[in-house]
Amino acid sequence: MTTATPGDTERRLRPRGQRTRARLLDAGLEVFTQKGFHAARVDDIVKVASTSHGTFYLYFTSKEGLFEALVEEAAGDMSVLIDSLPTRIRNDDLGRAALRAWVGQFADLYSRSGGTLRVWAEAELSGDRMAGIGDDLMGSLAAALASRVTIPRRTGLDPAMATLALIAMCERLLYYGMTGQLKADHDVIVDTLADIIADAILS
Amino acid sequence: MTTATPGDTERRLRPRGQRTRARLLDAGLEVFTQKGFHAARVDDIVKVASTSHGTFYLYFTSKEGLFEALVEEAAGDMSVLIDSLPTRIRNDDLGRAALRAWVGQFADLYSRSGGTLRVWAEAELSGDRMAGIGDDLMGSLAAALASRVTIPRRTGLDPAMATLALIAMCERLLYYGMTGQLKADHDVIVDTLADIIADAILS
Amino acid sequence: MTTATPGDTERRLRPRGQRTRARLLDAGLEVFTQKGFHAARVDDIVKVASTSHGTFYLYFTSKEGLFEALVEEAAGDMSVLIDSLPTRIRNDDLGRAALRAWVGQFADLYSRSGGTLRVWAEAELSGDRMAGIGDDLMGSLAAALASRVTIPRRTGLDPAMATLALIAMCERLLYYGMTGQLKADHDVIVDTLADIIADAILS
Amino acid sequence: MTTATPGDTERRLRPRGQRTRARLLDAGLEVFTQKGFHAARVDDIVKVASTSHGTFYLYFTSKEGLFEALVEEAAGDMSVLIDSLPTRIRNDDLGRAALRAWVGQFADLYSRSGGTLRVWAEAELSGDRMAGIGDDLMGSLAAALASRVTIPRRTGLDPAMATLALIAMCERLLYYGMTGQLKADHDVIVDTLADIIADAILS
DNA sequence: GATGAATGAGAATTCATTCAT
DNA sequence: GATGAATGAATTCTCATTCAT
Repeated sequence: MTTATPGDTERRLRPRGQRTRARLLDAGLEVFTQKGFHAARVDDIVKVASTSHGTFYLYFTSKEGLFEALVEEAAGDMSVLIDSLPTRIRNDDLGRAALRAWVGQFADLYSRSGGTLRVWAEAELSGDRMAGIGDDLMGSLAAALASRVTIPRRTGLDPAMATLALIAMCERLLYYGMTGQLKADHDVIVDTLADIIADAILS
Repeated sequence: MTTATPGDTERRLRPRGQRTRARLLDAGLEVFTQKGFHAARVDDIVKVASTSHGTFYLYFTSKEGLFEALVEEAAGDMSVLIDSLPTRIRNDDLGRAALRAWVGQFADLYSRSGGTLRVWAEAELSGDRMAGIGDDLMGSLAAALASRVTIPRRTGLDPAMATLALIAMCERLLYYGMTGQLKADHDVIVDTLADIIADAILS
Repeated sequence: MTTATPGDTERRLRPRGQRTRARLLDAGLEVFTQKGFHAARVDDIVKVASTSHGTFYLYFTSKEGLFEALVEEAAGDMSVLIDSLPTRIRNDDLGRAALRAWVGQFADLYSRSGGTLRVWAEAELSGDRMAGIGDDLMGSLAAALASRVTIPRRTGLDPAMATLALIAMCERLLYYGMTGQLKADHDVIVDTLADIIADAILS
Repeated sequence: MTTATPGDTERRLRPRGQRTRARLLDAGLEVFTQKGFHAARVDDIVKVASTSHGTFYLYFTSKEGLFEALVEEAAGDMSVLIDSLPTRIRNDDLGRAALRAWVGQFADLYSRSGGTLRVWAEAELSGDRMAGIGDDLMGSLAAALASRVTIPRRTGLDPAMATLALIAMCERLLYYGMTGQLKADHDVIVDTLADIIADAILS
């Protein structure tokens, strides 16, 4: 997302400015992820980016402004994820491998953007609701997944809800992995998730 | 802190005091759930409880103090949930029914305590006395569940991780239901969750 | 000072009420002496007197009201001290003995009222200035003393100032003794003070 | 305390910052001296320094923090005073002149730091890091003085106590002079004090 | 481009005093 | 007479944002 970001400064930046802006974005991601939106202090971000308050407001209009830029990045990642879903996932070795690969990609993107998404969910609670930027990312993901598979008739499950549940599961387990609450090998996590999903929705 | 701990569980309270304290707890739950810990204002809580700032500090040492009391309640709910797990869940109609009932109970308790747990996860009140109260509630739940079932050998899944994934799924989907992001019948949600779980871990 | 105290409740008190009021006065003296006027909490006083907030305001109109009652007691003590000064202190064994006895009495009264006087001086700083109740107690003491002795012509000392200096000395040293900053036998302190005074002002 | 200690002696300050900090110190001295620690409002200090609340906390962590800085200054003054005592004070014209000069210096330093010392004594900020900074300044002064003179055998006075009494006298009389309770020429006050001291401890 | 300094609205907390039982 | 509960004005402190250099 290097395109001109609304809400921030539009001006063309020279290389030095580019670097400063990037440092602030990285710092923001780090601090927001660690503390959440409200507890994060501009002071913390600025310190991590080793720059000054004044400089911060040279690149972003507000704390929220910086956060929005991060959310856009994350939303971009998520739409990449939707686009990369195989059009049709069959219940055979190939389908399962594709599913597994996709969950792997989910994990990769999540390690970059997951923190932002989480913080964003929290901030939303407070009513700040960043105008629909990516309002129901997990929902969209679930819907996309649902459209690619044939869900077994078993119990007359609602396909939309089942996929939402599974996406929710992925999100949350990856989150545990990211925060260190779940100490486990990345591949094992991905395997487990892919296996449960396959078992649940591939007929 | 010169005054004798006005604290939480201190002092025998008269009926009137009891009621006020309860009103504050309810109000706290409501406001924290809606706004998160940092965005919640003591002012909001006090308004919802229709009492005054001064009164608030008569019953709780601080905003954090009230929150701690809520966390303790929630942790209690969760341990009830662990205790109510059937000792052995078989892959037959009875086992599935028991599992379904238990997920139902999860949903019920979650509708009461889920908000607190979520806020607590967000709040990064780390290190303080609160850490540890119920540090890894979901983890304990997952471990308990894992010990009650025989997980199929299929993919050589790590049982602990699989159950954690499934518990995470429950938590998150119930959360969507609670906040209204997922508009669906309570029973359908519970059915879906129980079904996925059964499918994944009952051999 | 058991006479009806202005600022407080005038009513005739039954024995039980008398006792409660006395307990509050004692508690007030203790807490004010220890913490000073502003840092003293009504809560502390009430706790020491083992009674309740409500009761406090049954006997005194305000925190300041209780303090005023204490100041009146102390002012009474000081005027006793003035009255007990020998009319004429000669530079002979008798005069010195009388002076020594008087300093002893100063010390005794100070152990009772000194704390109040000190707190009163502090509170005065803050502009609360309890309308001239005993505005310049030490000054009056000094003036009285000056009028009883013949100060040696030595250096052309200002008698008023010299006696004020000596009274100030007494007050401060007794204070050190009272707070425990000066650990010494009561009699030794009194001896030292009497000796320095005699030496300075008895011609 | 999430922000990196804005603290006192931290950060190299630019000239402008230096000036602001100095203004706050001056204002603090003024307000504390006038009202005492507890009655002094940060608001008052800030107003006198003609700056804002926010700025105050840029230079000091708290009201107490500013006060500590003042106490350190005052303690410094007092140790200067100890160091400047003549090594040996004889009972001759030279000795008396030296003593008189020293009392004069006492008076000068007291006019700067006396208020702080007094407030500090009042404040009962006991136990905290401040205790000890200059815990017994007057005591040290007295001990130093005692070691420089030969006290007459007269009454078998305890030299340490006698000098403490005299230092206490100085402190208190200078205080009266400072607050205007004693309206008198500075030199006369110093003369009187020096004379009483000489008379009491020079054999 | 960058930065240290300044600001002030807003938040948490305290505590003297009043009220209802 | 006594007391627990309630109150809200006053106070300290925080922090996103703006300003001057």
